[in-house]
Amino acid sequence: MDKSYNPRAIEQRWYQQWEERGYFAPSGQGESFCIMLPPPNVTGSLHMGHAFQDTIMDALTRWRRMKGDNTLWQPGTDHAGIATQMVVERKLQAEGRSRHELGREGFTDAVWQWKEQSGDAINGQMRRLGASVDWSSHRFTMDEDLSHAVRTVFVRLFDEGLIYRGKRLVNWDPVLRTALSDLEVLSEEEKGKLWHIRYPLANGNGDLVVATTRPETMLGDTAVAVHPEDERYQHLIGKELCLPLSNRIIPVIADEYVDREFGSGCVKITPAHDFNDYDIGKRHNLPLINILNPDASLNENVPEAYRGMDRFKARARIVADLEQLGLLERVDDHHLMIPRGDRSQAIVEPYLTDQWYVKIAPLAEPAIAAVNDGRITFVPSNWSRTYFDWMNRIEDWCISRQLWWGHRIPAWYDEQGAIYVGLDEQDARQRAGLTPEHALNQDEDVLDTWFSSALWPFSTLGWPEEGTRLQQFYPSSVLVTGFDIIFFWVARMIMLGLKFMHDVPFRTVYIHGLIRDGQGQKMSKSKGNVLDPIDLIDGIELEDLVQKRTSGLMQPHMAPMIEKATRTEFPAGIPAFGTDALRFTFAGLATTGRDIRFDLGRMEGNRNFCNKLWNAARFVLLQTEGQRIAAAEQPGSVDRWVLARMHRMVAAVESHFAEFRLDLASQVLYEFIWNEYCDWYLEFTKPVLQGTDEQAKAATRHTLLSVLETTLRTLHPIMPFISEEIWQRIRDLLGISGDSIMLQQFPRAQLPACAEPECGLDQEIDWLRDVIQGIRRIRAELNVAPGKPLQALFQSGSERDRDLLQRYSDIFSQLARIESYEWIDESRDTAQCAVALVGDLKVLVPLKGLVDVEAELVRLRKQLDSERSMLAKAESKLADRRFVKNAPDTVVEQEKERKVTHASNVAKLQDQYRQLESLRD
RNA sequence: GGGUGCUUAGCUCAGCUGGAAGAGCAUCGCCCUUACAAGGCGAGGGUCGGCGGUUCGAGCCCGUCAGCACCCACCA
Repeated sequence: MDKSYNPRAIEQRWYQQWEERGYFAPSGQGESFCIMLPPPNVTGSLHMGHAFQDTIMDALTRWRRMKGDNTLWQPGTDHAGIATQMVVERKLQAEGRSRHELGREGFTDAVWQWKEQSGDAINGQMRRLGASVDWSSHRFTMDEDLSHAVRTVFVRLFDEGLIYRGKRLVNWDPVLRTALSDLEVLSEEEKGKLWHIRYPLANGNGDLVVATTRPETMLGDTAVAVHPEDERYQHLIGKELCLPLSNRIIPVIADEYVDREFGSGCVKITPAHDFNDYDIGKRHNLPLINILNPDASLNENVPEAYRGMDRFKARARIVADLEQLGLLERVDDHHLMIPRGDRSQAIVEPYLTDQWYVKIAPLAEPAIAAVNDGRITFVPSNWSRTYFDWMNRIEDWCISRQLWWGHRIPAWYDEQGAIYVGLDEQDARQRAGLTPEHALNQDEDVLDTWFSSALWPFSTLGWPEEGTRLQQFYPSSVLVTGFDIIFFWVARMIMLGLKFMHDVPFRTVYIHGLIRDGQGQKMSKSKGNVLDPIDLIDGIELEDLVQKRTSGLMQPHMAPMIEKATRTEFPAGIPAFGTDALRFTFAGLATTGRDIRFDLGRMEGNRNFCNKLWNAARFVLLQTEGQRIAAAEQPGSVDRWVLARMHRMVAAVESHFAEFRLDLASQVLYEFIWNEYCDWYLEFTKPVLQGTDEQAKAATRHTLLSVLETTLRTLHPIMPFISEEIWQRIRDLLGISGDSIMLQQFPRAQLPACAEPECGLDQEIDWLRDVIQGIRRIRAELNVAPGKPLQALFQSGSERDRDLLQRYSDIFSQLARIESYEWIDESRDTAQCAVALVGDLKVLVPLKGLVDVEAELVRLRKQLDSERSMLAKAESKLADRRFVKNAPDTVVEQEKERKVTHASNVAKLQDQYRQLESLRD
């Protein structure tokens, strides 16, 4: 074995073998366990968030697979309508072409090509991460069978009246020229102005002042509203105004919606370009005047002077014109929420169009109930509240998009505009009994990407066909995802899963935090702070990293800043850490529900951990290779001790896994492997293995191996590669048959009942460690070289101390570097010694000629202070009658023991101090 | 305007049903001791955001304030 762990040499080899041998596919036996991979968008490559998520899913999947479950981790990718169309359009643009040039078919062909390439990259990344997905069942949301599921759902919902086409205001992205759902619009506060405009009364008797943040929409005004109880305007309700610039006559209406306190208390009403005004317009039967073209330029419904102008150009012009007419009362600075499309960043306009909608209320109700009655649980549970909040206010879902890339809506129109819905044109005709001569044209639009995503838990399993996969793996077990798509995806899967499968799509929704950079910033390409998980695995030179982060930017002027920040943060680039270290780091960071600052320091610590484990394995192999290894009839006490510790660790890991606490599971593993197995047990074995007791040696060798082997299996779900590599090397020694650790059984903890002798073992070993550490501390604090052999004296111990010392004499001597020791009489002068206390036992090191008296006095003084303060604490507690009366007996008892111990320690230390002090001068 | 989460060692974070504050990294000593210098052995470092309350006892429960982060929302 190499002297240090080299992940590069082994990872890909094992993955390839696992995949080739079909280990990832469901075994067909045992209880079903299924995780649906949230299909990544085919737009690009996996980022840290994906890698984090994949680690969690893979750990859970491997764990359940090893427990004997029939395990399916369903992989796939999402066509990501808008996002992908944009990426490909941008690519075309760079080549000086446009999608219109290619035409619809040509363009979608181009997107398919892109999808192949990008999808491959994503799958390659997942392999590098060790993801044990069942590749044979990989799906893409636009595969034919999934598309069929989409059409089937559409038709059925349409037939039930749950999908309808309607003309109403939608969020319109004028750059992409498509409708968006409410979720795809993000509002942010921006600086703007509040224009106060005078609207003259039609009868010439004065005017009304309206305040608006959008003066250009006044061209579409069809009323001005005031509050019905506003005394200032009572007399004007029902009167008419002359709308400036357009010179139309519009009424003054009264509506409760108006806030008297805001602005002038008069609101211009533009039903076709504002969601509130739309509602008011409906209440008052106002006409709708659409003044925008699809690109948000003004259309033929406005005065000629403004036609064809973009809305914001028109705004400037209108404001200027109003000013000239003396109708601009004043302009205030004003902060307002600006809605933007989440992909294009374009300012979204409320726009009157025909779109397809899903009627949500009938679907939402059972979906709320499913979480309410516990058929679905959120982990952590507080996310269910977020879910309820949204579900209770949810509105109909606009599902049509004016794009080319996606599932084309399975609806056809005839020349009269009648709608025919069907799985395909033939089906639509058949359902309506149309003759072949009846001309039909298919709807040009495609469906919202999330429509197909919502079906993912059953469409990937073969629905609408009934089949064993569907039966076995629906509902899936756990959904692992980020909070950012609870609304987009989780809620919709629940609604449609319940609707079409009559059962929830998953039992548990595990919500994880967001991976941020070291400064707590969200990672994004535009900020130039993204890390490619593969770069953490393989490492990357600084120059390459800079190059990667600064190329292909939407805002190239950011490049120098990004470069500088990158050079500061990673002056030496990023070293190769390997997949297991990355996964272990993710697991350790997977605490419930909070965002995660990615810390390279932790990454490094975990790489070191891999190396530690690697070297422990080297040691074990060195001791066992070529030996006959058999289970010992009489394992020694340190063997039994480490086995007990190991079982405790296994039990803890198991329960942490069950509660999705991978952070705690990884911590328990880390501590056992490093702090128990390596730091103590391996050291304990050395004197035995160097000794002559063949039986003890055999027992030790076996324990070394079997503890390592069991630990590797416990570790495997989180660190699949190193565990496999080492396991393969020790498998034969233990006579284990089996081709891979990933097919072995996950360890089952055997916890000793407390009546068994193992319970006393812990105390014995604690004693042993205390004695060794006492001497080590004396060495370190008094600057005695670690390797220098010392003599030790023992004084005033109990029978048990004598017994233990005798039994662990070899270990003690070697680990504490003691060449000889003896028991001395109580009355013996120990002035020339440094002391360590272990219970009643005084461990003494003669320091004549080794160190100066003053240094030891300082050391004693420090110990005394600490012992005294602890004694005082215990005494004061026990002196408090209320404490003794109210606290549970065990707590009071504990306090009494502490008092005794510390009192005894103080006495001993004082005595030692006095003796030593007498040596002064 | 509603809602959620966070505030613990210099940094990144654990801390289970309230019973003497933990890890990794960083820092300071001493060591190349034949598994590992990506290491070993030791050490230092915290009035657990502020205030108030409940309790024999609070990092943990309650109230309140402050700061940070995020989500949702139609005040023109």
